Amino acid sequence: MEQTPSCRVETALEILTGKWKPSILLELITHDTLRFSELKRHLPNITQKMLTAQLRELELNDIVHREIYQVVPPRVEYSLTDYGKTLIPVLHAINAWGEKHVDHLAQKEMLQETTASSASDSF
Amino acid sequence: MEQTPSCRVETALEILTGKWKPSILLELITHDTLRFSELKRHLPNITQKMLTAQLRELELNDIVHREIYQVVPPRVEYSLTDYGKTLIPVLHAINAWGEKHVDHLAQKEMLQETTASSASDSF
DNA sequence: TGGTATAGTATCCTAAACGATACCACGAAG
DNA sequence: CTTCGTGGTATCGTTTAGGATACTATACCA
Repeated sequence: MEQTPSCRVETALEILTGKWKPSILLELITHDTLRFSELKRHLPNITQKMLTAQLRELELNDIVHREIYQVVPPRVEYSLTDYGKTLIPVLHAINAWGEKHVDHLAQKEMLQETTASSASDSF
Repeated sequence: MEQTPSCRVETALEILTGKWKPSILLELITHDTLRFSELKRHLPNITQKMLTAQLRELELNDIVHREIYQVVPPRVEYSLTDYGKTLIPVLHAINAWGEKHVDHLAQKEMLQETTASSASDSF
């Protein structure tokens, strides 16, 4: 990384950021293939507009595949592309650090409480 | 990751996202310690307000350390905390994927151009 | 004839991120 | 007595992300 600008990090983060993208990716990782309505059911608070928008961005970046069945009512299935699956280890790394971070914050809070209580002890 | 919700990914991404945070982290990784004004010189397009804001957020999350020297004119030095350094391998992973992604996009474009030219050949 | 389900669009609005610019305190140097 | 450099704040405006809501096409089913 030393000789490359940070823009590769930013390139990757552009694909991952977006309020719903990690959740969508997780769903597709664990369920393999999901219809639009199934995704929506798994993500109770997302609006249709956002789900469409985030899926379109992921599709543009070749992360997810969109399979349309010409039936009525419509049936559209989403899944990770092979290329999209190369993101999985990266997501694991990010997730693992996130877990460590939650622990770290908890430790910091404990320290503060200890300090606070010991401070109140001395008063 | 299968049993944990994607929120740990989101937790981690919250710390990394922000228009300037990857660049700031890269500077601190490669230069170890930098004054406020040095950081600003390395990041020509950042405003003072944004640099301050992003550094404060990183400091709150215990990623960077802020050392104030009580002199005039002021001297403030920023560096990664030991904990902040645990982000380095994660950043490397993200960066490596970002590099692959740039290649991937280039290949897709080449394919499209080939398709386009072969299509124009057949006309 | 009218209701239902699916996978969307279209329109409008709010909130948050980001940016431009001006201002400040302080002591040292001239 | 003024100017300079540093590391900031404060204020305002713009731009972008996200959200709420309403609307659509279509075939099937009753």
